[in-house]
Amino acid sequence: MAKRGVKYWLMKSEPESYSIDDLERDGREPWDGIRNYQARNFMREMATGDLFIFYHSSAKPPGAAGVGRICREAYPDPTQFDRKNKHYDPKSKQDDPRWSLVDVEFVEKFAEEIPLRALKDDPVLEGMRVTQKGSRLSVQPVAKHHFKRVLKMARAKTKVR
DNA sequence: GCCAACGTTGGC
DNA sequence: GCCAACGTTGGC
Repeated sequence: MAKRGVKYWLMKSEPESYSIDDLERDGREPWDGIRNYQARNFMREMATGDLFIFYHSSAKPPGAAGVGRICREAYPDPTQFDRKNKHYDPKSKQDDPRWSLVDVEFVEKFAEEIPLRALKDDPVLEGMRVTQKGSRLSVQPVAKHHFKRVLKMARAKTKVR
């Protein structure tokens, strides 16, 4: 099978429920609870080795907090069958699971978070989904040049001595 | 806390 | 298939 190149993504999480620090501590984590078809479909396109921007949503301020990597490709999200779970979906069937997830691993935490405001103000990032008004999608593809640009902005904030 | 921008659900 | 009602996301 032909190997495709690395693809780039952005995944949102509210730091109060799961932050880049949590991922750094855990090392690896199933990205469960996604209940949006578009977001799910993007997760199903992900391959091991793909990189993503870990984005802190509903934070003060919201912004890009670090980088993670996909370490296991899409499989059924167990929380959809767990009655006790917040994300339980009574309509999902064991033999035809509706929701998927991927496992992710920690890559880096930015020295300083890049606020959404700064992402919006950067002309290179024009067209990046997360900078667009009303963009609610919690899993989204990122163009390579946008991904590299965000990393460069993060590096610029790192004091080199 | 407000509210815009969606996505989903269900009646018809 | 339409669309109103409702729920959620997420910036501000």
